[in-house]
Amino acid sequence: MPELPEVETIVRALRLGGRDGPSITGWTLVGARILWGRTLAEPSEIEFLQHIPDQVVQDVGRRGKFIFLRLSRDYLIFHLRMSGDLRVERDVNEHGDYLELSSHDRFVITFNNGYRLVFCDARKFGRVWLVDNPETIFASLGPEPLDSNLTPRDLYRRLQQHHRQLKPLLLDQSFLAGLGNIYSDEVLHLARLHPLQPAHTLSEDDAATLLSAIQKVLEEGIHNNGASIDWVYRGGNFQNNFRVYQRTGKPCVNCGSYIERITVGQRGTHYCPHCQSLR
DNA sequence: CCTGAAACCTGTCTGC
DNA sequence: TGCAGACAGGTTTCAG
Repeated sequence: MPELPEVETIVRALRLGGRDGPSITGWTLVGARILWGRTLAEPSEIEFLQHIPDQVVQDVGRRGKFIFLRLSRDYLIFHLRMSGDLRVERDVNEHGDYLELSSHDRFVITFNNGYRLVFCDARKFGRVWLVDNPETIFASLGPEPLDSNLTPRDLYRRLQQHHRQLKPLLLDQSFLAGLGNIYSDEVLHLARLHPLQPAHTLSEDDAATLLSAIQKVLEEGIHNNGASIDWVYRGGNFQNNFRVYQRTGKPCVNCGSYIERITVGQRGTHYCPHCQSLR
Protein backbone atom coordinates (compact mmCIF):
# COMPACT_ATOMS: atom_id res chain seq x y z
CA MET A 1 0.00 0.00 0.00
CA PRO A 2 1.53 2.87 1.46
CA GLU A 3 3.65 5.34 -0.38
CA LEU A 4 4.45 8.83 0.79
CA PRO A 5 0.91 10.30 0.54
CA GLU A 6 -0.71 7.39 2.41
CA VAL A 7 2.01 7.48 5.08
CA GLU A 8 1.67 11.25 5.40
CA THR A 9 -2.10 10.88 5.80
CA ILE A 10 -1.62 8.33 8.58
CA VAL A 11 0.99 10.52 10.30
CA ARG A 12 -1.27 13.57 10.28
CA ALA A 13 -4.11 11.54 11.73
CA LEU A 14 -1.91 10.21 14.54
CA ARG A 15 -0.52 13.66 15.28
CA LEU A 16 -3.70 15.70 15.04
CA GLY A 17 -6.55 13.18 15.03
CA GLY A 18 -8.47 11.90 12.03
CA ARG A 19 -9.13 8.72 10.04
CA ASP A 20 -11.72 7.72 12.67
CA GLY A 21 -9.24 8.01 15.52
CA PRO A 22 -8.03 10.57 18.05
CA SER A 23 -4.60 12.21 18.19
CA ILE A 24 -2.03 10.27 20.22
CA THR A 25 0.21 13.30 20.83
CA GLY A 26 0.94 13.64 24.55
CA TRP A 27 -0.27 10.15 25.42
CA THR A 28 1.68 7.90 27.78
CA LEU A 29 2.63 4.34 26.81
CA VAL A 30 2.11 1.53 29.29
CA GLY A 31 2.88 -1.62 27.32
CA ALA A 32 2.82 -3.58 24.10
CA ARG A 33 1.59 -6.85 22.67
CA ILE A 34 3.47 -8.51 19.83
CA LEU A 35 1.23 -10.91 17.95
CA TRP A 36 3.62 -11.71 15.07
CA GLY A 37 7.14 -11.90 16.43
CA ARG A 38 9.01 -10.90 13.27
CA THR A 39 7.22 -7.54 13.19
CA LEU A 40 9.62 -6.26 15.84
CA ALA A 41 12.91 -5.74 14.00
CA GLU A 42 14.87 -4.16 16.86
CA PRO A 43 15.59 -4.55 19.76
CA SER A 44 14.73 -7.92 21.33
CA GLU A 45 11.21 -8.35 22.62
CA ILE A 46 12.43 -8.38 26.23
CA GLU A 47 14.40 -5.19 25.85
CA PHE A 48 11.57 -3.55 23.94
CA LEU A 49 9.02 -4.26 26.66
CA GLN A 50 11.39 -2.87 29.28
CA HIS A 51 11.85 0.41 27.43
CA ILE A 52 8.23 1.18 26.53
CA PRO A 53 6.47 1.98 29.86
CA ASP A 54 6.03 5.63 30.87
CA GLN A 55 7.36 7.11 27.65
CA VAL A 56 5.26 9.99 26.32
CA VAL A 57 4.49 10.58 22.63
CA GLN A 58 6.10 13.96 21.99
CA ASP A 59 5.43 14.07 18.26
CA VAL A 60 4.58 11.95 15.21
CA GLY A 61 6.49 12.36 11.97
CA ARG A 62 7.47 10.84 8.65
CA ARG A 63 10.74 10.25 6.80
CA GLY A 64 10.25 8.71 3.37
CA LYS A 65 7.79 5.89 3.97
CA PHE A 66 8.79 5.49 7.61
CA ILE A 67 6.49 6.67 10.41
CA PHE A 68 8.16 7.67 13.67
CA LEU A 69 6.84 8.44 17.13
CA ARG A 70 9.25 10.67 19.02
CA LEU A 71 8.99 9.40 22.58
CA SER A 72 10.46 10.76 25.81
CA ARG A 73 13.66 8.76 25.42
CA ASP A 74 13.42 6.72 22.21
CA TYR A 75 11.97 6.71 18.71
CA LEU A 76 9.33 4.12 17.80
CA ILE A 77 9.54 3.63 14.02
CA PHE A 78 7.14 1.81 11.71
CA HIS A 79 7.45 0.71 8.09
CA LEU A 80 4.14 -0.46 6.62
CA ARG A 81 5.66 -2.16 3.56
CA MET A 82 2.97 -3.64 1.30
CA SER A 83 -0.13 -4.02 3.44
CA GLY A 84 0.43 -2.32 6.79
CA ASP A 85 -1.86 0.21 8.43
CA LEU A 86 -2.15 1.86 11.84
CA ARG A 87 -5.31 2.64 13.76
CA VAL A 88 -6.11 4.13 17.17
CA GLU A 89 -9.00 2.65 19.13
CA ARG A 90 -10.22 1.70 22.62
CA ASP A 91 -8.27 -1.17 24.22
CA VAL A 92 -10.77 -1.87 27.01
CA ASN A 93 -14.50 -1.16 27.23
CA GLU A 94 -16.38 0.48 30.11
CA HIS A 95 -16.47 -2.86 31.97
CA GLY A 96 -12.71 -3.26 31.79
CA ASP A 97 -12.88 -6.05 29.17
CA TYR A 98 -10.24 -6.21 26.48
CA LEU A 99 -11.64 -5.50 23.04
CA GLU A 100 -10.91 -8.17 20.43
CA LEU A 101 -8.22 -7.67 17.82
CA SER A 102 -8.61 -8.82 14.23
CA SER A 103 -6.73 -11.73 12.71
CA HIS A 104 -4.39 -9.41 10.76
CA ASP A 105 -3.29 -7.34 13.75
CA ARG A 106 0.42 -7.93 14.39
CA PHE A 107 1.55 -5.42 16.99
CA VAL A 108 -0.17 -3.30 19.64
CA ILE A 109 0.97 -0.39 21.82
CA THR A 110 -1.24 0.38 24.81
CA PHE A 111 -1.68 3.74 26.49
CA ASN A 112 -2.58 4.65 30.05
CA ASN A 113 -5.96 6.08 28.95
CA GLY A 114 -7.53 2.82 27.78
CA TYR A 115 -6.64 3.34 24.11
CA ARG A 116 -4.27 1.39 21.88
CA LEU A 117 -2.34 1.87 18.65
CA VAL A 118 -2.73 -1.21 16.42
CA PHE A 119 -0.40 -2.19 13.60
CA CYS A 120 -2.44 -4.28 11.19
CA ASP A 121 -0.57 -5.99 8.35
CA ALA A 122 -2.08 -8.84 6.33
CA ARG A 123 1.13 -9.77 4.52
CA LYS A 124 3.44 -9.56 7.55
CA PHE A 125 6.12 -7.57 5.70
CA GLY A 126 5.80 -4.53 7.96
CA ARG A 127 8.44 -3.84 10.63
CA VAL A 128 8.83 -1.86 13.87
CA TRP A 129 11.99 -0.52 15.51
CA LEU A 130 12.65 1.12 18.87
CA VAL A 131 15.92 3.06 18.73
CA ASP A 132 17.46 6.01 20.51
CA ASN A 133 18.73 7.57 17.28
CA PRO A 134 16.38 7.43 14.27
CA GLU A 135 19.20 8.27 11.87
CA THR A 136 20.47 4.70 12.27
CA ILE A 137 17.30 3.66 10.42
CA PHE A 138 17.07 6.59 7.99
CA ALA A 139 20.76 6.74 7.07
CA SER A 140 20.43 5.36 3.56
CA LEU A 141 17.40 7.43 2.51
CA GLY A 142 17.63 10.01 -0.24
CA PRO A 143 16.14 13.51 0.01
CA GLU A 144 12.50 14.25 0.78
CA PRO A 145 10.75 15.02 -2.51
CA LEU A 146 8.57 17.72 -0.95
CA ASP A 147 11.45 19.45 0.81
CA SER A 148 11.62 22.99 -0.56
CA ASN A 149 15.42 22.81 -0.29
CA LEU A 150 15.44 20.24 -3.09
CA THR A 151 15.99 22.26 -6.27
CA PRO A 152 15.63 21.24 -9.93
CA ARG A 153 19.39 21.57 -10.22
CA ASP A 154 19.91 19.18 -7.28
CA LEU A 155 17.71 16.61 -9.00
CA TYR A 156 19.50 17.16 -12.30
CA ARG A 157 22.87 16.52 -10.67
CA ARG A 158 21.59 13.37 -9.00
CA LEU A 159 20.12 12.10 -12.29
CA GLN A 160 23.45 12.71 -14.01
CA GLN A 161 25.10 10.31 -11.58
CA HIS A 162 23.03 7.31 -12.67
CA HIS A 163 22.72 5.33 -15.88
CA ARG A 164 19.72 3.41 -14.65
CA GLN A 165 16.23 3.44 -16.11
CA LEU A 166 14.06 6.19 -14.64
CA LYS A 167 11.37 4.01 -13.10
CA PRO A 168 13.63 1.78 -10.99
CA LEU A 169 15.59 4.86 -9.99
CA LEU A 170 12.47 6.64 -8.74
CA LEU A 171 11.60 3.52 -6.74
CA ASP A 172 15.05 3.49 -5.16
CA GLN A 173 14.61 5.03 -1.71
CA SER A 174 18.27 6.04 -1.55
CA PHE A 175 17.74 8.21 -4.64
CA LEU A 176 14.52 9.85 -3.43
CA ALA A 177 12.55 8.87 -0.33
CA GLY A 178 8.85 8.17 -0.61
CA LEU A 179 7.84 7.24 -4.15
CA GLY A 180 6.40 3.78 -4.77
CA ASN A 181 4.98 1.96 -7.76
CA ILE A 182 1.74 3.92 -8.14
CA TYR A 183 3.14 7.40 -7.77
CA SER A 184 6.20 6.67 -9.94
CA ASP A 185 3.96 5.72 -12.86
CA GLU A 186 1.77 8.77 -12.29
CA VAL A 187 4.80 11.07 -12.04
CA LEU A 188 6.43 9.79 -15.24
CA HIS A 189 3.21 10.21 -17.17
CA LEU A 190 2.71 13.76 -15.95
CA ALA A 191 6.35 14.56 -16.81
CA ARG A 192 5.93 12.78 -20.19
CA LEU A 193 9.03 10.70 -19.58
CA HIS A 194 9.41 7.05 -20.57
CA PRO A 195 9.92 4.64 -17.64
CA LEU A 196 12.92 3.09 -19.39
CA GLN A 197 14.62 6.40 -20.25
CA PRO A 198 18.19 6.33 -18.87
CA ALA A 199 18.47 8.85 -16.03
CA HIS A 200 21.64 10.54 -17.23
CA THR A 201 20.09 11.40 -20.62
CA LEU A 202 17.65 13.88 -19.05
CA SER A 203 18.30 17.55 -19.72
CA GLU A 204 18.20 20.17 -17.02
CA ASP A 205 14.74 21.15 -18.30
CA ASP A 206 13.63 17.50 -18.09
CA ALA A 207 14.83 17.39 -14.49
CA ALA A 208 12.84 20.52 -13.66
CA THR A 209 9.74 19.03 -15.30
CA LEU A 210 10.27 15.78 -13.41
CA LEU A 211 10.65 17.51 -10.04
CA SER A 212 7.54 19.57 -10.53
CA ALA A 213 5.60 16.42 -11.58
CA ILE A 214 6.85 14.59 -8.49
CA GLN A 215 5.71 17.38 -6.21
CA LYS A 216 2.41 17.90 -7.97
CA VAL A 217 1.45 14.21 -7.92
CA LEU A 218 2.48 13.73 -4.28
CA GLU A 219 0.60 16.84 -3.18
CA GLU A 220 -2.43 15.69 -5.12
CA GLY A 221 -2.16 12.32 -3.39
CA ILE A 222 -1.92 13.88 0.04
CA HIS A 223 -4.83 16.21 -0.75
CA ASN A 224 -6.90 13.10 -1.53
CA ASN A 225 -5.71 11.29 1.64
CA GLY A 226 -3.83 8.75 -0.47
CA ALA A 227 -5.14 5.94 -2.65
CA SER A 228 -7.29 3.00 -1.52
CA ILE A 229 -7.06 -0.07 -3.74
CA ASP A 230 -8.52 -3.52 -3.18
CA TRP A 231 -8.83 -4.27 0.51
CA VAL A 232 -5.67 -2.39 1.52
CA TYR A 233 -5.67 1.07 3.08
CA ARG A 234 -8.82 3.01 3.85
CA GLY A 235 -10.23 6.43 3.37
CA GLY A 236 -8.17 7.61 0.39
CA ASN A 237 -9.62 8.91 -2.87
CA PHE A 238 -6.59 9.31 -5.12
CA GLN A 239 -7.44 6.06 -6.94
CA ASN A 240 -10.15 8.07 -8.69
CA ASN A 241 -7.52 10.41 -10.14
CA PHE A 242 -5.12 7.84 -11.62
CA ARG A 243 -3.85 8.86 -15.06
CA VAL A 244 -2.12 5.58 -15.92
CA TYR A 245 -1.89 3.24 -12.92
CA GLN A 246 -4.17 0.21 -13.47
CA ARG A 247 -5.57 1.87 -16.60
CA THR A 248 -4.10 -0.61 -19.09
CA GLY A 249 -6.00 -0.46 -22.40
CA LYS A 250 -7.86 2.69 -21.43
CA PRO A 251 -7.38 6.00 -23.24
CA CYS A 252 -4.64 8.38 -22.19
CA VAL A 253 -6.14 11.53 -20.67
CA ASN A 254 -3.83 13.63 -22.85
CA CYS A 255 -3.94 12.04 -26.29
CA GLY A 256 -6.41 9.14 -26.26
CA SER A 257 -3.78 6.51 -27.06
CA TYR A 258 -4.20 3.28 -25.14
CA ILE A 259 -2.26 2.94 -21.90
CA GLU A 260 0.19 0.04 -21.97
CA ARG A 261 1.49 -2.16 -19.20
CA ILE A 262 5.03 -3.51 -19.17
CA THR A 263 7.17 -5.05 -16.45
CA VAL A 264 10.16 -3.02 -15.29
CA GLY A 265 12.34 -4.31 -12.49
CA GLN A 266 9.68 -6.88 -11.55
CA ARG A 267 7.07 -4.14 -11.13
CA GLY A 268 3.98 -3.56 -13.24
CA THR A 269 4.50 -0.29 -15.09
CA HIS A 270 1.81 1.72 -16.84
CA TYR A 271 2.51 4.41 -19.42
CA CYS A 272 1.26 6.10 -22.57
CA PRO A 273 3.35 5.01 -25.57
CA HIS A 274 2.53 8.26 -27.38
CA CYS A 275 3.05 10.87 -24.64
CA GLN A 276 6.00 9.07 -23.03
CA SER A 277 8.32 8.26 -25.91
CA LEU A 278 11.76 6.79 -25.37
CA ARG A 279 14.36 9.25 -26.62
C1' DC B 1 27.33 -0.07 -11.30
C1' DC B 2 23.25 -2.28 -13.09
C1' DT B 3 19.69 -5.93 -13.84
C1' DG B 4 16.99 -9.79 -12.73
C1' DA B 5 15.38 -13.26 -9.70
C1' DA B 6 14.03 -14.84 -5.36
C1' DA B 7 12.50 -14.38 -0.73
C1' DC B 8 9.50 -12.63 2.84
C1' DC B 9 3.70 -13.36 3.30
C1' DT B 10 -1.52 -13.45 2.66
C1' DG B 11 -5.56 -12.19 0.14
C1' DT B 12 -8.09 -11.56 -4.09
C1' DC B 13 -9.30 -12.29 -8.64
C1' DT B 14 -9.42 -14.86 -13.13
C1' DG B 15 -9.86 -18.65 -15.89
C1' DC B 16 -10.38 -23.46 -16.64
C1' DT C 1 -17.83 -25.17 -6.84
C1' DG C 2 -12.95 -25.99 -6.74
C1' DC C 3 -8.43 -25.14 -7.68
C1' DA C 4 -4.12 -23.50 -9.83
C1' DG C 5 -1.90 -19.46 -11.09
C1' DA C 6 -1.14 -14.64 -11.42
C1' DC C 7 -0.85 -10.53 -9.16
C1' DA C 8 -0.56 -6.94 -5.33
C1' DG C 9 1.08 -0.35 -2.57
C1' DG C 10 7.98 -2.72 -0.53
C1' DT C 11 12.56 -3.96 0.53
C1' DT C 12 16.63 -6.91 0.91
C1' DT C 13 19.88 -10.12 -0.74
C1' DC C 14 22.34 -12.59 -4.03
C1' DA C 15 23.99 -14.12 -8.67
C1' DG C 16 25.74 -12.69 -13.04
